[in-house]
Amino acid sequence: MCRMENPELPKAYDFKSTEQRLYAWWEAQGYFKPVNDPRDPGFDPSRKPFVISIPPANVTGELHQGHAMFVAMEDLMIRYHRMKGIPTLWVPGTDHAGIATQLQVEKRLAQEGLKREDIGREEFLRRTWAWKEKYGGIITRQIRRLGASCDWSRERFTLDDGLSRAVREAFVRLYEKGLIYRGPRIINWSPGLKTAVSDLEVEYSEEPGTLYYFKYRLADDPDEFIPVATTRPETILGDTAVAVHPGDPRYKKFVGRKALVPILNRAIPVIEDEYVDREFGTGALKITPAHDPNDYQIGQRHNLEAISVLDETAHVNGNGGPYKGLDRFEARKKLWQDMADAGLNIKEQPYQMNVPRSQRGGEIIEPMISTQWFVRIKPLADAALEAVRDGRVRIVPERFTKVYYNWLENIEDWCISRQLWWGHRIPVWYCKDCNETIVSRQDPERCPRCNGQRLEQDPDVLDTWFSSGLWPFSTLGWPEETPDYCYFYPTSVLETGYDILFFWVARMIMEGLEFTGQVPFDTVYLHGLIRDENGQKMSKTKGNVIDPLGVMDDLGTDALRFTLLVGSTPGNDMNLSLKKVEANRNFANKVWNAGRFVIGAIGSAPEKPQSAPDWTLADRWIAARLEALIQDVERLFEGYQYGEAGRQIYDFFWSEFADWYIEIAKLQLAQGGDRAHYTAQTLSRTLDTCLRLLHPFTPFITEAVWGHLKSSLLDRAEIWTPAGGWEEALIVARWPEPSPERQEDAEATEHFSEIMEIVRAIRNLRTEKKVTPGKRIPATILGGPRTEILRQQAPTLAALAYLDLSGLKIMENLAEKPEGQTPLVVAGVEIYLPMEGLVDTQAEKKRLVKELADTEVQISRLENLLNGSFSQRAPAEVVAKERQKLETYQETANKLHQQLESL
RNA sequence: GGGCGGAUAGCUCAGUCGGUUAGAGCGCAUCUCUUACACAGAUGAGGUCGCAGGUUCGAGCCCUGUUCCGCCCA
Repeated sequence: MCRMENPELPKAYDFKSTEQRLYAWWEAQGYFKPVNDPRDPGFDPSRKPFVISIPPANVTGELHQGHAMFVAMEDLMIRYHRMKGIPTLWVPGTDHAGIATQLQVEKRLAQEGLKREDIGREEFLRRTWAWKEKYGGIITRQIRRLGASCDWSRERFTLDDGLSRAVREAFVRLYEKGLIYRGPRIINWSPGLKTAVSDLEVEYSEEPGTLYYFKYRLADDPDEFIPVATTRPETILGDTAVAVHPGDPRYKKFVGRKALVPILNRAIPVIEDEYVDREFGTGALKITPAHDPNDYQIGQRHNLEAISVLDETAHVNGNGGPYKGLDRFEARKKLWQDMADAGLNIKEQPYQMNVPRSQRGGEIIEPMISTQWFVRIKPLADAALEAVRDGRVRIVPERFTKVYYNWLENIEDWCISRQLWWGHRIPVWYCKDCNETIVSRQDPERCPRCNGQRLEQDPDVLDTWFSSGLWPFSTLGWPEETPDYCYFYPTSVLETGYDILFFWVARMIMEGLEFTGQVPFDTVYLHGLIRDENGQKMSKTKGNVIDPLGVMDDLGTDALRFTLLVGSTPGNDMNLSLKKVEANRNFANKVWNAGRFVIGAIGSAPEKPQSAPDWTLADRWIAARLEALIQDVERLFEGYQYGEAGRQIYDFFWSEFADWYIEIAKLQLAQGGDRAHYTAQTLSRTLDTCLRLLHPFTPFITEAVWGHLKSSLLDRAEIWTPAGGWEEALIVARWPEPSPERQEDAEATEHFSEIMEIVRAIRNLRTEKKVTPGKRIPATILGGPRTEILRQQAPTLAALAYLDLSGLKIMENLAEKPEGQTPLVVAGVEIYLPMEGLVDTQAEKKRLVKELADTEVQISRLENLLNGSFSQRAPAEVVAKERQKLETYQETANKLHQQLESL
């Protein structure tokens, strides 16, 4: 046989030398740009594009597995659609991540002993932009390393001029429609960051605390009191009522009277409200409208005063009397002590409380009354609900629609102002002369009412998510009706983690409908979170972070991507371990080596055939299996079952193509002539198709191998060229389509399965009898009705089962069974193998008896099945299949009987 | 309190028209340096599919109940 080695291709796949080179090449060739670009001449607006907006990463952030996951997923979808010839656009970009970025810069300042107030807003922003310039490229470079085929020429950043314009437009429109208002309201306040945060940015954690019981004395009778329990005594300073349940006989007599706030001795009313839980604590509730959201509601109902007792750093303010200046926790301690001294305390009891903590940094959030900007969200939410209900937006997996409904149905107005400096400044100015509020798309120079020039802009910036919500259309040029916006909007799929369904996805749908009148995408695909191999959340403090960059360095990008894609199911969390990535690195190596083999085979086979193809059983089998694979993958992709599709390709490639077909191909190639020619063709066609199917999963290795395959075939005869010719690169190569004209070759599949069974049975017996693979042994096979096929497959059988071909006798039957040989029955075929030394008749008998027993179990099982109502009720196809099985078992049983007799 | 997800081999997980002997990777055992690949090949051991009922000719999959773990919302 000719040389199979290909000196240019190393034995192991070297991803390091490949990935960067290929990525640079793809990008330079412009493959990431859409075909049918509205910016190009000859643009056809009637072609429907496939578009994804990338979830914008924090501009100064660093890559984590969440990024790796969404990039892998979205790149898969993008590459798939691109290969289908659809105009495909993936818009990349980053967001300014207000709080996170500002914190980084403040941390830097702190090292110089400075606070942001020390250097002023302008200087602070200058430094933050400098920070962004310095670190802003890191995350996008890392996203490139993952192989992301997004159109970098369309990259956007939320603070770009265009996107800033979009934010202003959105704000002003909402304001003009009366959907934005400013006012004092209870909000979540972050004392450390000194800003308001939205409801979503607060997490509640169960923590051990104390329930403090104390006396609320009545103003008109110092001997009477209402027992009250609270977890936060310091808020007593801001109490403006004591509430009891209307139906509670214990406290009926107090209602309508006044109680005295401990220490401060302020007289407050005792009120009735259904909200009070009679079972909780003492059944009487202190009401602090300024520092508790539920109390705030009650306060609204009863027209109670809201007294703020904490300032923006959560220290007691002037309303706290003697406690002024104390931190909230010090105040708690001191007040409780003073109350004890005054004889007001009843008891303390350990209590599991729900502590609101900042999603960022974890400090305890303080509910406070503060003047902020809000979006009146109900109308937007209703529209967003409707869009999913009527199917204009589909959420995958479907179960998340319920979560989506539930959130939007119970939504509260959205606090959008932040007391930060880094972000989109609220486009509102106040006239210092006449107090006019000016809301404007352009910076105003004069007050439109009094013509005064003393204007001051609102100091606050907008929640980063306010701008992210505009992302799918602001990145395409909105509010301008740009060619990109007109063609690519609405986008197709929004792919992201389910953890930001509310933060981002719902808000995009709301804002998209409000501003563009259209849903921003028709499908939402949600992936799960990546955890460590024990299902723990990855975190730096736990030290269980698997850094994607390290993984790519060690095992390759393809291995990481394939692991994330194939190891996860939609919407479910996935546990990542390096073991899995390693296994997939091995798969990449398998692909590489199979490629090397195929390319070598092509080189050794005759370029042109002498006559029409005469396909072998193996050729027909692999072609049938490949066709089935193409169809399965298509079906799975359509159902967003990317993981399952990947597994199927993996299994086909490794367990069928590499383990069986390639092994047989070696024999067929050795025959030379047309056989070798057509075998090489089947090899190259199968490899080519697999590489195409695999490319969205593992873009680098497939592009690399495909490139080698192509160059080995390019200067060959026409017959080697795939239908439609060679594309420039795999990334833009045609996606394999199912071919309906291809007959389902059930016969080949069935016959080949029998061959596999026979081979396995012989190998099994050999291993059992400790016959090493190096030792060729003769065999006698009695094929019955399968004799003809078995004769054709004799060389295959011999090679795969390590038989001595010259000693392999295949006949229909034999009156005299071979003496002293080990008998074997599989798929109704009898096999006799001469084993080393003397045959242990007793042992053989035992083995045969056991096999016969197993077979008879199956026979009676199937007989029972077929005699029951199964054969009437089940579909004929299914019944036929079982009947066929029964026949084979019966054949096997007969043969086993004969063998037992002859022993 | 409401909702959702998970529970399948020692470990991590697939199994999306219900089809009758439940799969993979890793790990384990035995063997093999057979020129595509030791990042490999061959063979094997290993599972009452959380539990209890039900529907069905047939249930890991559908229905009801239940236990444990996790998440989201309040």
